[in-house]
Formats: sequence, C-alpha cells, structure tokens
Amino acid sequence: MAQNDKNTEQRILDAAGEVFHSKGFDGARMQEIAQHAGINKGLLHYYFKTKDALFDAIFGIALNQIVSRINIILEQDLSLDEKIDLIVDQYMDLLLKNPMLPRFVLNELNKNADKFIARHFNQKVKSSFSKFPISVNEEVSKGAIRFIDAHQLFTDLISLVMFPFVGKPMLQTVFGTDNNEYKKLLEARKSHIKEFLKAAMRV
Amino acid sequence: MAQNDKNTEQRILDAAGEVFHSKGFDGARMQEIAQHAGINKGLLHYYFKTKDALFDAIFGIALNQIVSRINIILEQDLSLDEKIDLIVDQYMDLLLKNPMLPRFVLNELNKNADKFIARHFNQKVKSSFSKFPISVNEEVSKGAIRFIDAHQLFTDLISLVMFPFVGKPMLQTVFGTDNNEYKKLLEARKSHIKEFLKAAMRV
DNA sequence: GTCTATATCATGATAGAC
DNA sequence: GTCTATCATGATATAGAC
Repeated sequence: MAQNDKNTEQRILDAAGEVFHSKGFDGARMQEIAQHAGINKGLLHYYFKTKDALFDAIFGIALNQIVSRINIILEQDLSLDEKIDLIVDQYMDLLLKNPMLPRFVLNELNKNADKFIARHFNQKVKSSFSKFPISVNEEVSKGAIRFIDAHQLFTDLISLVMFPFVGKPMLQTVFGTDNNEYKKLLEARKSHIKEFLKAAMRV
Repeated sequence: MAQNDKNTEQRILDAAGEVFHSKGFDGARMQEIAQHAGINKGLLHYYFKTKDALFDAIFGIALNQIVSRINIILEQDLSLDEKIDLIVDQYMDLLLKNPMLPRFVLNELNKNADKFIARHFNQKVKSSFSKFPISVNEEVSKGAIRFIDAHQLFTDLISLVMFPFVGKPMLQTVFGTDNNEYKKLLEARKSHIKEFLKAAMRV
C-alpha cells in the first residue's frame, strides 16, 4: 500500500507539475492531469481533495526551487564575485533543466502575490538577501568596482539569467532561430553573463 | 449611432484590456469585462461575437505596442549607442505606463506561440532586427567596443528593460520595498541600464 | 486504492423583447 | 443598440460500487 501510494502520488505530482507549469492554474484541467498520470479524475481527487490543494503542492515545490538556491548562496561567506558566479551558474543550470519554471512562478505570484508571498517568502529570504547590498557597498568603497546601486545590480543579475527563459518565444522569433540554436544561445549565456557583469562592474 | 458605437466599443476595449492584461485569457471572465465596461454580457457579445475575437483585438494592440517601437528604432540610421539608448528610453517609458504589458504578452505568446507569431511577428520584424548584429559587429571590428555576440547583447538589453516588470512581485519581496520604492527603482533604471550597458561594452 | 457514475455550478454564447 | 432571460457545455467535486 505505502509503495503504491507513493508511486501514484508521485506520478500525480509529476503530471500536475507538467500541466500547471505549461498552462498555469487557470488553464490547467484536472482531467488532463489525471490523464498524464495515467489515472482518472476520481482517484486524483482522492489524493488531492481540490484543484487548489494540488496547485499549492506544485507551487510550493517550484517556489522552493527558486528561493532555496539564492538563500544558500547569499548565506555563505564568499566574495561578491564568487557569489555572483555561483548564482549565475546554479540558476542557469536549474532553468536549463526547468525552462518553464520562472514564467510559471512569476505569473502565479503576480496573480496572487499576497497569498503566496506570505506563505513562502519568509523572513529568512529577506534577511539573507540583506547581506548582498553590504557586499556590494564594501567593494565599492574599496574601489574594487565602480559605484553601482546594490538593488539595481541584483535586478540586473536576475534579469539577465531569468528573462531569456521567460521571453523565449519572443526572442527566438526576432532572432529567427530554431529551438536548437536558441538552446545553444542559452547555454552560452552562462559564461557570457559572468563576463558581462564583470565588465560592467570594472572601475 | 456611430458616436455611441465608438464609445461603447472603446469602453469594451479598455475594460477587456484591463482584465485580460491582469488575468490572462484563461483567467478572464466575459462577465467581469462587461461589468468593467458598464454593460452586460449580451451587449458584449453583440460587439465581439466570441471571447476569442475580443482577446485577439486586445492581444493585437498589446503586441503592436511592443513590436512597433523596436521596428522603428532599428530601421533608423543611428549609431549603436544611439539605438540602444533609444530602445531603453522608449521601452522604459512604455512599460512604466503599462507595467503588465510584457508579462501578458510573453505569457500568452508562450501558450500559443505558433498562432500569434505567424499573425503578428511578420517578416518586417526579423528583417529590421537583422541590422542590429551588423551594427554590433562593425563596432567590434572598429575596436570601439569589446567583442560581444550580438544576439547575447540584444538579449541582455531586452532582459534588463523588461524583467523588472515581469518579476516585480518577486524582486519587490526580496528587497522588502513597497510599491512606491519599487517604482522609484524602476524610474532610476532608465539611466542605470544605459550606463551599465556602456560599461559592459567598453574595451 | 481505484473506478464509474452523477451532482453541482459557472461560463460562454444565443434568443428575443424593447 | 441594449437589456433580460435562457441554453448548452464543460469543469470541479462527490457518491458509491468493487
């Protein structure tokens, strides 16, 4: 029983992840999730009483994938350069494996910011982020980098990493590239962003 | 009649814009659009036979707002620096007035890329973009900027401009800022991005 | 645990009076 | 053109057999 339970529940979570990530809460259908999981609607509701409950499970996983990484990195005792490189590398790896993650999270977060922010963006995130401006300002006063506002720099960093995934359909069309070429551009971005940021920060 | 027609139709378009932009196609309700416009569902369907037809009108306007600007700028005979500055200024202005535009467009574009891309991203966009890499490569060979892949640079540019709007709920929470402070950060971004890009491109 | 009905409700869309 | 019903569909959720 426990064995079967786990398998079915995991299959449901996998299926729900795929469907919610690609269609969002409003566009997702319980029927489609059931199909993907190879079960029927009745059983789906047996495991997750409501669509909302199932969604919350999926969203929690997704948000955690995004938030936990940054938490861990910012908590470590590293130089600003090292922190930036780690963030770029880890997020690019994460997003190359889950390209729909940022669009899904940002979109749902936007539709219902208060609810999810209160639940998942706890004080820990804010307090570990607060160390980033300190690092930046230290480097600025040492003269190691030119003056940059820490919030703007963090925004730049996250933008450069995440947007190419969110904006794929648009950029790909403008460039006239196919999926393969675009994927190469994304893979090349890891080193590009690191160089780009370093260059932008030089005094 | 023509007078009243136009007023009602315009009120519908305004209302539909608000609702579609904030909730997306799947989350939007004809009932809510009718309410916003101060009419009832029957009349709404009289002006736009189906939800799809109404959505197409709204999406076309939105996509055009984004695409037309870049088209015009890239067609002009300007230096790379001037082009970049113009794109940053014009898009930041556009998005500060319509903060939900990029998320709306990118999201819907993603759910149904083929359909909309074929209809709206015509050959004109691609051909006017093709001039961007030429400008970049010229500057590189002149030694005016360091070597940068043109596609990456364009991706950087659009990312830096658009992402802060798409990612507002996340960044705002991480920063712990209220709406007013975040708006100031966005307004300050115009000059920040221009400086940042210049610095990153320096040899 | 898993399936097959079925209840319930919301939504897009239409018909028809004014 | 505008409104008030009303229809038809499809989706979530539940009940109950196995």
